[in-house]
Amino acid sequence: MPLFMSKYTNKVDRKGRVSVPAQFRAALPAGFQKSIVMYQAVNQEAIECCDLLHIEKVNDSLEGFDPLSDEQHEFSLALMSGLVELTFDGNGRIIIPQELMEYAGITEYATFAGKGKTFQIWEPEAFQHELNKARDKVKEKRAMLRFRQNNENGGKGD
Amino acid sequence: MPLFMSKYTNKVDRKGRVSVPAQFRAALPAGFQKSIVMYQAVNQEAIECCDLLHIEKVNDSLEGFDPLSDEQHEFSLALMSGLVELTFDGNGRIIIPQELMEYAGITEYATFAGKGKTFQIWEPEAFQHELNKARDKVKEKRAMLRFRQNNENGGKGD
DNA sequence: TAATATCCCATGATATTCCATTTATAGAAT
DNA sequence: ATTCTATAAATGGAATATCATGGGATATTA
Repeated sequence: MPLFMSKYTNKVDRKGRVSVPAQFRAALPAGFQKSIVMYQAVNQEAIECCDLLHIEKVNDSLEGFDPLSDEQHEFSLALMSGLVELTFDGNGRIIIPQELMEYAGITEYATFAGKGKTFQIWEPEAFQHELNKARDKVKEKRAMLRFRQNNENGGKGD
Repeated sequence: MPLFMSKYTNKVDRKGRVSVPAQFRAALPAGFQKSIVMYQAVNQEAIECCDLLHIEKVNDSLEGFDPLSDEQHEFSLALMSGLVELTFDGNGRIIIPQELMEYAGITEYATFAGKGKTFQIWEPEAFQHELNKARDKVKEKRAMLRFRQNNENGGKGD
């Protein structure tokens, strides 16, 4: 299972093109390496990205609810209508739509940050701030994570 | 399960390459011997290293959180974006990213120190200092342990 | 026919691969 | 123990490949 990890900061050229880090392209599932899907991150001024397979799975799980409640209809509409699929050019670059660029405040450089099954694109300084914030919170709650891990592995006695 | 133990100091050549000790490479789990994953150690000026399998487990446990919660997003971003996966060249060497080299203060030589399930990479002198500190703490604790044992047996006069 | 997007190729920087040499390690023989 | 020998590991450098980036040319479309 390939994961998106690390962070890379790439230049947005004057035509609006950015290279998606080769590592991230390589981490896309087989058969889904031609494009990525992106949308506005919730509660963060960043662009959330994943592969098309991931979206298909999310959609399947939404349709699993039968019948769909009004809420679920609204939710899936809001989610799916906000998605953009971008295919790479021959050199692994994409052109991020203006709306998303503005949402994330990206101009000259874009920071690609791994999140496991997804990754995000940030304006570099904004990312640094977010990272500091997030790290503080992680330090606070690290104990909780350790507790869960120990429970999964260690508690398996019987 | 093989463990990372002992310590080795290797040279960083002018291209930034360092050999990962053969013993450490051999201790990587089967199927995960092509690379290691590293990140800034918390509360220490050192690089923390483990195998990719270890990371996949951590990521799985992260996904255990509510996928829509702010917490889950912050955790994954903070942890995963800070990771770097490095694959070995034909001779078992890696190139440590500049940012991590600077964080640990490594220039000419790097000390690999086993920690059991993980290992660390230090600037040699910094490691020596850390080791002295750690040994002092062990002494303290051992004294405390002896004290307890004596207290438990003590009344019985063996 | 502007304006925009796509394709193609060039380039410098960096990373990877490959091979040669040196150094360290382990075991056998003295 | 000490020396010798065979093997493995670490180190160095040159050749090669990959990647991010830039720009021109071609296609699309409004």
